[in-house]
Amino acid sequence: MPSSIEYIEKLRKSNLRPTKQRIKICEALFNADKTFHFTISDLAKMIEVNANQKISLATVYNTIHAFEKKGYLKAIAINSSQTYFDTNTSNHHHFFDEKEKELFDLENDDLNPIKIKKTIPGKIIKSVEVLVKIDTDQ
Amino acid sequence: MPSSIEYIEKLRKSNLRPTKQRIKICEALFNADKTFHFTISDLAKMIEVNANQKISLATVYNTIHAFEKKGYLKAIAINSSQTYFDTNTSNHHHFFDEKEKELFDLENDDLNPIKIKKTIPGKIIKSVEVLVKIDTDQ
DNA sequence: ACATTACTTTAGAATCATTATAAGTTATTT
DNA sequence: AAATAACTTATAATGATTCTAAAGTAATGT
Repeated sequence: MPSSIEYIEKLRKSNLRPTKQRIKICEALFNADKTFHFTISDLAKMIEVNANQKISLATVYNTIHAFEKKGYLKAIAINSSQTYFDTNTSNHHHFFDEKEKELFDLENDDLNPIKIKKTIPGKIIKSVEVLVKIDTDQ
Repeated sequence: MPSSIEYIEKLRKSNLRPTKQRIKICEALFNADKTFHFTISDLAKMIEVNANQKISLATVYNTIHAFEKKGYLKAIAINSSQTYFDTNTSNHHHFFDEKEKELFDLENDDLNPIKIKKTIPGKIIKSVEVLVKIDTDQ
């Protein structure tokens, strides 16, 4: 579990000033022993419960977007009213349970490698995301 | 190009009353010679321009959701402020140009078949969607 | 054909996630 | 220790979507 000093360094290296709020958000995101999925409101609640300090929603949004831009988080493409983020930035895919609104990782071993044969002139591929929607078996 | 009589039959078979509005929406969606992608506001504008009649936004939403439920349309999972729909309901995937907010079909021949090896107890796979995000080459 | 019922449409209000604003605060630079 | 630039904040604004409830229309039974 990284210490707050490491987060301060990480933020400085990224040209993000190490504020109390950003350090708290780093702790909430990166101290967990497993990576996880979250929405902005999930995260805001987590922080409000675990820390004394309340962080403004606007700051949570700003910070999460800054972290996403730096590649410390990934947004997951789902048709949902809220945006989901993932602290697992490795190349992997997802199951989404639409009933429970829950996400599960699909490791790269869990499906065959995807090869895109089609190209679009003047365009390069930035990412390939697979979303497997699941439902209760009956 | 199907006639409005065929749409009336199709709607009746689906337990949807064939109203003027629904028939107009069918025409807008299914008379095109190629399948296409659209947002609700795209579609509302299309109809307002091509037909004399203006259809209330609420009706467009209701109808599109009804058609999606019946399987006549597919929603596409993208992280975007608007939901995208596709009149191509066959099994296929998408390119998404985030700069232009444009979608392109990726036919099944354009990538190797996807095999999901992992299972989740008590759950079955409803759909597998691949989204390839692209950007301008430089 | 007419009445009854059930379903649809509609405009406008409500909701909710997200983004913008602009005033006050804090970190960094000089 | 100023001065500057970046950051946080509460609140307002935005915009897609959903809700509401009244008026309209299609289907059904007589």
